[in-house]
Amino acid sequence: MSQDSAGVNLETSLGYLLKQASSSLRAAMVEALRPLGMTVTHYSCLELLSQRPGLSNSELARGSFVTRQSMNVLLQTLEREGQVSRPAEPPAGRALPTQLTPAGREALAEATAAVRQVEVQMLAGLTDEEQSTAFRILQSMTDSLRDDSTGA
Amino acid sequence: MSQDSAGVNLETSLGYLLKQASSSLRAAMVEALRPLGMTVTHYSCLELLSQRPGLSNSELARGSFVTRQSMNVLLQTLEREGQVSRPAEPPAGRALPTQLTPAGREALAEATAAVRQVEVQMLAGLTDEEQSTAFRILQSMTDSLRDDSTGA
DNA sequence: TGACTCATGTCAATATTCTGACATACAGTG
DNA sequence: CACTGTATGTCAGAATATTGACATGAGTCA
Repeated sequence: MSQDSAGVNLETSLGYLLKQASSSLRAAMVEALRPLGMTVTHYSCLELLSQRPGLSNSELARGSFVTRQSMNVLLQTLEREGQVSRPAEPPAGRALPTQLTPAGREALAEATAAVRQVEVQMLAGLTDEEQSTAFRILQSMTDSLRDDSTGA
Repeated sequence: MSQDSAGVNLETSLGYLLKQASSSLRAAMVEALRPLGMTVTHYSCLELLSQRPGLSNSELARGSFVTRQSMNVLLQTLEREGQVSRPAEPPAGRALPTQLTPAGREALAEATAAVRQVEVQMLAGLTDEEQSTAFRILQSMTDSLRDDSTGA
C-alpha cells in the first residue's frame, strides 16, 4: 500500500512515532491542566522550581523547552500573581534566582496530581522492564542528537 | 540534591524524557531543513503527500500535528509556489485531494535526505532490537493516551 | 422529506512564541 | 590592566499557530 520507494517511511519512522507520542502527551496534559487554568509551560516552570529552587530564568527556559524570552514573560506574570518571587537585585552576575511562593506551591500541588494521572495513563500498557528500556532509549536518542557532529 | 518529596520527578519522568527527546529531534530537524528553506511542517506535509497521495487538508493537518487552519495556510502557499496541486472543485464532499507536483517532489527529495540523516543520528546508539522495542513502546504510549477514559 | 450530526474548507481575530537586538556581568587570556 | 568570549535579563517587532466562527456537503434516522 505504502510506496516506500525512498527515505523515511512514516509508518515505521521512529522520529514520526516520537513526535506522535509527544503530541499525544502534550494534548493530554493541556486537557488535564485546562480546568486548573494552567498551561503546560506554566506547570513545567513550577515543577522545575519545586525540585530545584533558585533556578534562573534562562535555566527554567531550557528546562521547559522554550526561549528565555518566553519564560521571562511567564515569570513576570507569575511574579505579579504571587506564585513565584525573585530578588530585586541579582546576588551574583545577572541571574535572578527564582523561588516558589506558598501560593505557587499550592497551585502546583493540584497540577502535579493531574499530570501524574496522565503519565500513569500513558504507561498503562507497559511493564516495568519496558519502562526501564524506554528510559534508556529516550536518553540515548537525546544524547545522540545533542552532540552536533553533523557538519558544524 | 533533588527533593523528590512528591509527584513527578523530572529526572526520571518518562513524560519529561519524551518531551526532551522530541524537542531535540525537532531542533535537529529545523537545523537540517533550514538551508533548504523549509520548515518542519512544510516537510511533513510533503512527506505525507508522497506516501499517501490525495490526502485532504484536514488529513494532512492531523498527520502533521497542526490545526487544519494552519495547514490550510501552508497549502495555499505551496499551491502558489507550485509544489502541490488541488482541484478547483471537490470530487466528492468538501475534501480537496492534494497532489505533489514534480517541483514538490524535487523539493522533498533533498529534505528527505537531510531528515533521514537526522534520524540515523538519533538512532546511532541503539541496537536493532532496541529500535524494535522503541517502536512498540512509543506506539503503546500513544494508544494509551488516545482513548480518553480519564473522566470524559 | 426534513432534522440532526459530523467533517470539511476557509476567513478573521486573537494568542503565543520566536527572532533580533542591546546592555550588563563574569571568566579567561594576552 | 584591557580585551575577548560567553551567559544573562529584558525590550520590541515579526512570525507562527491557535481559537472562534460560518457555510457547505454527506450520512443517519424518524
